[in-house]
Amino acid sequence: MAAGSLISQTAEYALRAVVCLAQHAGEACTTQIVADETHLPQGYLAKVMQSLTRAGILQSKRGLHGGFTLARPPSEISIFDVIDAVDPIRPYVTCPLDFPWHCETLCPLHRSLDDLIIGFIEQSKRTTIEDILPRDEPKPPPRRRSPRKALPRGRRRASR
Amino acid sequence: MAAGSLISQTAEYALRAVVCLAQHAGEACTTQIVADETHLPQGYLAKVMQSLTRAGILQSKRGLHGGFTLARPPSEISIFDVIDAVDPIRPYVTCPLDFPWHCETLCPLHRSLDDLIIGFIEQSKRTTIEDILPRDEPKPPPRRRSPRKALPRGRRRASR
DNA sequence: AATAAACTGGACATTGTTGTCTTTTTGTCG
DNA sequence: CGACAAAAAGACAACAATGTCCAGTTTATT
Repeated sequence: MAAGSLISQTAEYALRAVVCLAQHAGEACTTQIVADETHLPQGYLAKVMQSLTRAGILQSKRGLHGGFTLARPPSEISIFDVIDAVDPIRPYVTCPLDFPWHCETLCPLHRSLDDLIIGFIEQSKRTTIEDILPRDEPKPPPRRRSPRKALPRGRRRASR
Repeated sequence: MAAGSLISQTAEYALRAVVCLAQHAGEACTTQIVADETHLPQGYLAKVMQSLTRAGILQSKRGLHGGFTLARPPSEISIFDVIDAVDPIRPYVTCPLDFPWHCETLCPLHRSLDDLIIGFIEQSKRTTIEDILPRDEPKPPPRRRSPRKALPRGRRRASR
């Protein structure tokens, strides 16, 4: 009933974190650093990174000078891997209608939804973290005063 | 962090309801009837149908012999229309990172996510309600005793 | 060994989604 | 007109997602 964007907030956070770590290739980053660079709530991010670690996408090292690193090179981590780690997306295997006679073959509705989901999954498996690394380092650009239509910033919340 | 399936429960309900109404071509159905046939909670379904009505997908008629009908033929209602009515999916127009310098051009991450979303939207626009009408009417089939592996019915809720 | 830095895990708060219920409004029929 | 059937609207409950906080554990350094 509210605005959505297919993937959960948590999955978005996970992706930002992984991209951030990829940019620091090799060196361990603390949640604090990642939180600062990605503008994410530090506490919650810690949990997300824990999930990513348990899923084998990150490696964690405790203690002084510890932190997180990618467990594999960015080219071997897909967007799907990251989303799936924190917010698993599953095709319909059975029709969620509890008609038992729908269980063997999906009804057309859920077959179509399944196709949508599978399409999403396939495409997200094709894109790797390497593909989405920013070219230019993320530093505040020289403040150039270009004429710009002020984009409405407020959360559009149409009352309908 | 829990199991998801791209579209919200509410959107799923909306689709089931619209399909149900399409099967009753023309005749007004009460929420009670739709709830019974789709196995959805009657009270909540009423709200979902209200949303669909406000979005112009359904027409409602109050009073005795009232109910809901499709506002357009099934071939002119896409899956996207229905999902969008209850749970709007929007591409990223600005980078959700609050770095102002990300606002003009999306960063690669959000450009990729945007592509995923757009792919989903496009495909869901291509599929209409007519496409997903069940061929055979949804009646309990003659109870034939086919050997069948009892599918686990319980809600998988992995504790991780 | 002591200390400080970092992840881990759990309790809790807040908010959004899903679901229920009751009252009000609108329309039909006798 | 009166009775009734239905949607509309709103209050509220239950539960899951999101976010905060703190105590516990591990590790490098001194």
